[in-house]
Amino acid sequence: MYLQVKNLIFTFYFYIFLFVSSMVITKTIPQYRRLYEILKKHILDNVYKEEDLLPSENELCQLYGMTRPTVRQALSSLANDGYIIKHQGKGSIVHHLPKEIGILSVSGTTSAVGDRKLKTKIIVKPVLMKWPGDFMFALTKLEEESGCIYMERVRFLEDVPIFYDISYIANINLPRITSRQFENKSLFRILRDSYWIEVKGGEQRIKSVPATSRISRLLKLKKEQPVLHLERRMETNNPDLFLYSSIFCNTEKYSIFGRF
Amino acid sequence: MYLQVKNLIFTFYFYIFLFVSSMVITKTIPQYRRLYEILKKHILDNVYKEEDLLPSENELCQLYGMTRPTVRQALSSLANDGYIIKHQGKGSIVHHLPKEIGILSVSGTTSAVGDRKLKTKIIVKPVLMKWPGDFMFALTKLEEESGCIYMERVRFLEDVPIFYDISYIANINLPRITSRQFENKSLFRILRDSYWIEVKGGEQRIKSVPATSRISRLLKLKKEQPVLHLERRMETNNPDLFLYSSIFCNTEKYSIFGRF
DNA sequence: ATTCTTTACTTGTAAATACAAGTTAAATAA
DNA sequence: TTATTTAACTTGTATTTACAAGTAAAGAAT
Repeated sequence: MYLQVKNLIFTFYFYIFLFVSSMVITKTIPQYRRLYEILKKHILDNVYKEEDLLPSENELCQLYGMTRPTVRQALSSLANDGYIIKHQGKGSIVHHLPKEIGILSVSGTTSAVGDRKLKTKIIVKPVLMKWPGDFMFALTKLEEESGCIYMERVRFLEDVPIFYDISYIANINLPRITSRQFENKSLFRILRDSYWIEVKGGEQRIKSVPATSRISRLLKLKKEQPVLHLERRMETNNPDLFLYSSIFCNTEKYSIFGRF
Repeated sequence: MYLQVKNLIFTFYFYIFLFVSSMVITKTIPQYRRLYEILKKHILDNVYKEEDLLPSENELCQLYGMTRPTVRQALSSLANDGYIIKHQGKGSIVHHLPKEIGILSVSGTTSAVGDRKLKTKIIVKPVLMKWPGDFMFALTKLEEESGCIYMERVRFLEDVPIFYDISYIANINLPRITSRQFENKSLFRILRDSYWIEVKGGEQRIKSVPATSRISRLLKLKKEQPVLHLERRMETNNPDLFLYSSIFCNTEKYSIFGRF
């Protein structure tokens, strides 16, 4: 009996520990991930310039105290995301990607274009509602039951409206999200900072469609003018949670840029 | 003197050996690559069905006589290309992607859609010419000097014209390519089988534009109807050689599908 | 001086090993 | 029976070691 109580107490404290360590203490980031973030930042900050050679794998090992497989894992992620191009016998060449609108990159619009130029205007504030009847993607039962958080935004690039963005998020573990400010902060940043949700990838369908009257009004276009229509489904670190966007984009002046 | 002659003869045979082994004998394919191709084929052939679990990493090790790092390298490529989704503690789930037109995938249109449905019609046969004055991408000096091979094709999906594809290839080490048959075989397959050129990735710009009269005629659309315009630059295993495409796409019935 | 070879350095592939961490189902306790 | 724990899986991270293969520059032979 005594043992059981002790066990219970232990279990109790153990779960407290788990809870605390998952919520407050920094989740231990893998080494290769840390190196990936460091190098990516250096590339974006122009510490390593276009066409530059990155330090060799062995040098990176020494610099950051890792072994070669770990370093290679970081480099392979960078190569996958298009930040470097590897050449056997030569080295890793910095590629310094999207000067154009990189909406196809994984981090969402804001981080790709750079916060300075991009302004956001809320058309419909986040509201909790039922999913639309003929939603563009198939939903899980859990998503269907949870309802969705809906919002509409228009994004301006140098004061010209470029994106009309309709977002849907399943209402799973997102307390008080409808009362947050979305004007200036990126949706993705709020999700990451306040809810520990990271977008990991996803799929999309792309079409070319004529602007409806609503779209032409919001994006200041002539009616029937061609706009790009993207339907995106984004996967997150929470395997049950997906983000959905229907984006209409004026590509007259800017193109959508991406790697494959 | 005798030694030198002997050396010369040795060198001669050595280069012959290199030549032969690189041209005829199967280039040794890495094990992880072999496994990648096998699993990919099985997924595409529905041996492993959607939502199925792949054999575990340890089982694959035994099945194919490899070690876990090698197997993991293959699986990580598959995950990167969207054929599986890995879940820690669970396994690798088959994702079975593009039911729609997977032109955004790396292997080119034909392999993604499946050869059976896709037909190709040559509009302009491959010709050697100078690069256009205002080409859509910046060219290297070598490319500029080599001139380009130009061709135009229209691709039909279930007998409906969907793609109008303008291709440019730098004329670097591609003997007799203009005299080949492109009607049925994929351009990518010819490049791979006859010239050992593999497309490894690339970048693209996407726009929504109104159909010009030429495009509307070729794709059987109304004039000014919105079409998708892709400008692609594809990197190959030859670091000096790039393939370029300007693709106009009717997305009324089909969407362009991709992962990110 | 020029050409060729060697050498040193780069990334690529592969094995063997160890432990961490997430998932699932069987075994165990109440 | 029901709830909990345990054990047996799964993938994730990391080290160590070895050699293959491509690149480029220093060095040697002509």
